[in-house]
Amino acid sequence: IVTYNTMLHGFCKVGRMDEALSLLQKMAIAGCDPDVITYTSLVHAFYKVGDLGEAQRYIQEMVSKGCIPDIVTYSIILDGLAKSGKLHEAFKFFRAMFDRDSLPDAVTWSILLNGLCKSNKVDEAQKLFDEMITKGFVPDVVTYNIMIAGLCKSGRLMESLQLYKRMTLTQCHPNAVTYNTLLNGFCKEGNINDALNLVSDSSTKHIALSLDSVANLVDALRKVGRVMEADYVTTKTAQWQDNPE
RNA sequence: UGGGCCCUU
Repeated sequence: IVTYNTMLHGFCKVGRMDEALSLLQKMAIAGCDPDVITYTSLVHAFYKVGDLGEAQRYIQEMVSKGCIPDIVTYSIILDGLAKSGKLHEAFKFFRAMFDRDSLPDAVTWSILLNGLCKSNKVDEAQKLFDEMITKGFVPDVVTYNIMIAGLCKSGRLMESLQLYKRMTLTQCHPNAVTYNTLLNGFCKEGNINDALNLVSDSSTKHIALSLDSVANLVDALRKVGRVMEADYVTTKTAQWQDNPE
């Protein structure tokens, strides 16, 4: 079953759903019953290619065969709902999880927070984030990244910086996505000095920034005539790429 | 062996 699931996931990952489904047939012929992971992979892949109908179909097939969806399955369903504009439905589903067997985990919370942030509902996202903490769930780096991105997107740069600082005080360390998010947000708003501070933070922590984000910042610097700093950042980041330590 | 974040416009 592990071998089949690994292969199936391989097909799903590259969107070759026809081949994934024929593998599902082969499993049946071989007498190998699909399990929760098989179905969850399929559902995820169908959501990703935008085929909500097929996703729904395999959720039903899973349940009808007595295969119990778990927290991963639920999270994928929630993400599918949130990303297809059905936030309200996603929340109903989410709230129902508390009354059922499976509690959400950090990923589940993050999916909903992301849905709110992407719909420009950062205030609601902040409330949900507070609720998450009040209820004793622990945000991870992705949860923080989502909130930081939401705050940046609505131009609330100082609040995003505060959250960044808050996360550095916890056991949750910023990663490359954290810095890319902040850098892009700050450059977009023209706050180049804070962006530069973040670059030096990231180098202190030995975190390699994405080339896109660096190019973005260098562009912003050149546009306001700070050519020497632009060159300096270019040189420095090139060095970190070659010799990260 | 399966789930969430930046960039992928």
